[in-house]
Amino acid sequence: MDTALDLHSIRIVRAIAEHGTISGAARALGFSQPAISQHLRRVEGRLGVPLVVRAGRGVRLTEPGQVIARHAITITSALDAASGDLADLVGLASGLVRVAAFPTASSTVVPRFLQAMRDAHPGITVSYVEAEPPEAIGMLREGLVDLAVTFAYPGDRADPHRDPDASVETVPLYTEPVVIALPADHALAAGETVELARLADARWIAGCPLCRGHLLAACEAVGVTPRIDLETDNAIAVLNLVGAGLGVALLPQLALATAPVPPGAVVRSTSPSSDRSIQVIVQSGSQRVPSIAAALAAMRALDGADWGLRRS
Amino acid sequence: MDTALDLHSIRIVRAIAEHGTISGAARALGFSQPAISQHLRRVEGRLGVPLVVRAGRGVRLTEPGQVIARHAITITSALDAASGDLADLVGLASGLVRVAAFPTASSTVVPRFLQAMRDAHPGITVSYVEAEPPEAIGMLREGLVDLAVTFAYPGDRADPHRDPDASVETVPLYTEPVVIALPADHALAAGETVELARLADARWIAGCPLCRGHLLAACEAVGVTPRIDLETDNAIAVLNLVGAGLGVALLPQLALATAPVPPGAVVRSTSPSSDRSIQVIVQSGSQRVPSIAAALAAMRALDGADWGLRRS
DNA sequence: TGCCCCGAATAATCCCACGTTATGAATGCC
DNA sequence: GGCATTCATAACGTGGGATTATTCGGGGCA
Repeated sequence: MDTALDLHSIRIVRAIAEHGTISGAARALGFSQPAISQHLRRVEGRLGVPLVVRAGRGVRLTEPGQVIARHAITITSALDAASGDLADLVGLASGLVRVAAFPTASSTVVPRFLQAMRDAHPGITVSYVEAEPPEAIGMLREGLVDLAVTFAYPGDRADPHRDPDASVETVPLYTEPVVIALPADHALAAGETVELARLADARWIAGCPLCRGHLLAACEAVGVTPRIDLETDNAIAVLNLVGAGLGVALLPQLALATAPVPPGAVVRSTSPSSDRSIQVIVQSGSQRVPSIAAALAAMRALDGADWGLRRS
Repeated sequence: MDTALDLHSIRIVRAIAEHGTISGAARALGFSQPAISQHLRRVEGRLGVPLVVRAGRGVRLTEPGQVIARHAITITSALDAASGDLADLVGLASGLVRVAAFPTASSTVVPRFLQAMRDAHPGITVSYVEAEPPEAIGMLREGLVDLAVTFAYPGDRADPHRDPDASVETVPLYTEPVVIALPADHALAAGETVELARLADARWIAGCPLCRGHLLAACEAVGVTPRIDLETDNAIAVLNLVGAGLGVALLPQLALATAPVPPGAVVRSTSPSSDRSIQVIVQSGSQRVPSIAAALAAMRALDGADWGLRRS
């Protein structure tokens, strides 16, 4: 009784109700006539009730058959609605993509991405939340977002790159240079590049926790222990603090696109140079969801050269 | 896309949405875990879209999966409604049986049948139309009725008995004696039985066409050609005509249950005696429909002894 | 951090449901 | 009474879908 009524049987009964003949139903459904006959017999056997009786040349539905035929319209239309919604999804006519990205991207990469998505796939809605990489990855793992745009410094332990975690996959987007901001009147501001090793005595202004970690690692690599006086994840504040002569700071290139460099500060490249990577992380397997694939493609198609980003 | 979404898949997605795990869904549906996993993979292959992604210990629905799960409630409830109606039908909790019977049965066998059906199966509705045997059989063949209660005289050409017609089946109910009514003052009214051969000069009153045919055949068998003066299919009229001394008539026994024998008439058996058979005819195969089977059983259980009917 | 348990994926295998073609029987039409 | 149409049956092949056994990955807990 449970599995007795399947969709195929319902479609068959419906077709018979419309055509009044098994052969006609078979033609309409694209099957051979014996296929329908046999299937009917099987279903009748499962149900314990005949659905059709021969009536002269053709066939006539019994009362149970008529009952099924009556319900068939409801059932098939409900199913058509489902497969219609599904078709919209695979055809990119609808869908929802939830994106998280780190703060600096909010005012640069993300708006351009949202615009590209709206232009290319108007039916797809994109939701966006701002989150630092660790939080963004956490939300991804919890299924709260579909795409997490993150950055990672080389050697970062929390970098999903090096963790062979099969549950998420990383797609590299850009390589972002890390530059140094220092007061315009600083002794090393004159050159094109600044050697970190020569900043053993500098007062440092640190950014977000990850950036601070990179600062420590970069200094350690050249045998220096930075003295960190100030700490803020606000890039504009960092630049202004530097401009006020309160210290030096490592800044990701993208920060410069969000805030003007104040008159009292200059930006230089470092030696040894360092980059961080910008990437988008997705749940394994979800790339095959059309809307997510479209979003991923849109992100990879973004050009960030005007912000100083290099494709990676 | 057409056959991609079947009921099983929908149930599976629904179960996964509820349990959050494939194993749980498998247990709930009574399958092994690999069965669900593989079925999902097949459906995803057909759809071209993943429905689930692994999420830590369990699994999470993708957006397409959620869409299916949303529609699943509608679809399965529509289907449950259908199988509920079907279950009512097989459980005799509902149903419709359409019956046709010949006029004399309308006031005898049919009321008793209707009462028996109402007592035994209150949920089944029975519709009834009165029709002479040929018309009743015609309605049966056209699918307008499910049961046709008919009578047949021996040798009747239109009797479905002798016609090896596979489209209908005949179930015998009773053997009904045919008696003769004659004026009380008739010369032959004195004896217990009346020899037809001695009625060569009688004025006959004929009944319905079939009865008239039987009259002719019965007389012919004894070498007599009846003179038919009057003709009516109204049994009461026939009896009163006889009572008025206007002629003699062959009458089926059941007619006497519908009309009192007037003082001026008497009823006798005939020699040679003749019977007609009362039977119910159904479309081949429809006996397996529960409501029709129940009606058929109720008819066969009817006792007609008080009307002078013998089981056959 | 390492161990252990639970759930998912894969592999190998089996079988019945369901499709096909070929053919026969019954019915309505000309 | 032939002819066309339709359903039923037979024989057969394929694959969907189930099973068990096993491996892999991830989370929870000491």
